[in-house]
Amino acid sequence: MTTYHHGDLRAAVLSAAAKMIESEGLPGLSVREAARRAGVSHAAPYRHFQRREALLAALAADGFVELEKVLEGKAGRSLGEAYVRFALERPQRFRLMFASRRPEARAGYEKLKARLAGLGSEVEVAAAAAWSLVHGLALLAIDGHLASDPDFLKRAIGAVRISIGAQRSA
Amino acid sequence: MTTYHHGDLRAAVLSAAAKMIESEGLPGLSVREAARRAGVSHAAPYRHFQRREALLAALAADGFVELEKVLEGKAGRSLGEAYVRFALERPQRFRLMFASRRPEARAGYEKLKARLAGLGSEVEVAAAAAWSLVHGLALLAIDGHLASDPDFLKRAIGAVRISIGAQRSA
DNA sequence: TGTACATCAGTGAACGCGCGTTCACTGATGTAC
DNA sequence: TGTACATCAGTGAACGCGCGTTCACTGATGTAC
Repeated sequence: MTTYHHGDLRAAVLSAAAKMIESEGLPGLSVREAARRAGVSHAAPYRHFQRREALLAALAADGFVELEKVLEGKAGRSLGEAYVRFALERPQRFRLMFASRRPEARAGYEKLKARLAGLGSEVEVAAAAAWSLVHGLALLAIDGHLASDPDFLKRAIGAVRISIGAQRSA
Repeated sequence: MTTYHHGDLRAAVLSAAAKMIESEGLPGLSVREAARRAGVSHAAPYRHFQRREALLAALAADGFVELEKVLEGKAGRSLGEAYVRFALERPQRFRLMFASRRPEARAGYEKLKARLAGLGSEVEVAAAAAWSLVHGLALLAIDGHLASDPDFLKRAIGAVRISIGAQRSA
């Protein structure tokens, strides 16, 4: 019986899982290996997560919380840059966040969506375009199809204007 | 011994695999099940693909060929729209194409990259922005974070102007 | 046209593997008196 | 402060599973003469 203070094993498993998903990808993330890395038996995580999926959902939910922190107080292009930077720092987690359909991650996701409306304008189409730009930039850079140095990404974001009819916004 | 004409089993396995990846995702695509669906024994595909990875690479390579066909003769915004449409029609394959690092898919990928330069302008940064826009749009729509009706996507693409300094391009 | 033979696509048994999940258990910790 | 007991986090054996891959084989097809 390894000793963990209250709630610590949950955190240790999550942290191990976060590392695993980055180094091995989603299919390489197993409950058993996460337990091993947290130094407990393979069944111990089931005390904290009903099933593998629940672990993934927790990982996604945490991701949204972290992203929220990163975006806090930012707007417009600098928000966009922070978004891309976040994705590049934890690419697999970023992917998981948007693939997960579980309710645990829902709240964080909705919060993000609301915040991103401010990226473009109050008009839905413009917001979608702005989000798409930074999301696509993030994923192409993650996969190595684009340069991922901050300056290049900044210039790419800076090159874009989003317009609604004749108006222009961020 | 099921009867297939020369080269047909290869095609049948690929086609089964293509369906599986869309319905079950990448981890749900197994050589054994693809063989089953093609109506042959689980070991038969190994006549045509050295290993599972080789099957995936072939799937990606085929994807680039199909994408090339779809984009042929198009440019600017209508090329962007076709790109997004392609992704929405075979989302998992689309993902696989950009995740694969195998040489088999390399040629198709390079061709795509060259073609996409024409989406923005000859300036690298503008091309990256344009590609990111359509790529992000595709993935957000795939995952259901954005509306995916053609009109909405068209308007989102249409709302964007990409500028280099004072100039403007597609 | 007929026979002998090589080729090679597909078979099915077998291997070893790691996984998710369950379950009866142990032993540490905290509470009640 | 000391004892009795409940709680519950973590253990380790066990389950069944599907997988990737190998291998000796079979049997159909095509070529050479």
